[in-house]
Amino acid sequence: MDADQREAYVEDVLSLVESIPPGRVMAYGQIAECLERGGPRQVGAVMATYGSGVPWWRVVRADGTLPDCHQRGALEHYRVESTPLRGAAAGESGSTRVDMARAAWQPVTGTPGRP
DNA sequence: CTCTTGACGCCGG
DNA sequence: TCCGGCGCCAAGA
Repeated sequence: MDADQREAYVEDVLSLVESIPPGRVMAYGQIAECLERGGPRQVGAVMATYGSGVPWWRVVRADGTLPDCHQRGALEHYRVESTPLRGAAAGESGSTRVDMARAAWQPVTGTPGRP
């Protein structure tokens, strides 16, 4: 990958992350799939480097679990944005995680699941 | 040019 | 439901 391509990829990733509305989240693999470029790890690498300027807490793992580094700050944002949670934070049993079934967001498609 | 590493994902126990 | 291992893609040393 040339520097220009990486830069473009980074721009696309950041743009997509910023397009995620409050209360919704997107998985790394989903972002990669939507961009049809690289893979989950590449998205993670981009976020680790340039994620400081975007709502990084709206980006979670496919399972809805939060990356080890983000659990602290993300929870605060989720509480403010009313993001659907599962686990201790939601009064359920288990570790705190995002309810992907309800919080998953897809651009264009809109909101697939969400009664 | 090769080896290691990483904000990941999926399958099996 | 929780834990561990293997696979993927690309960048950095």
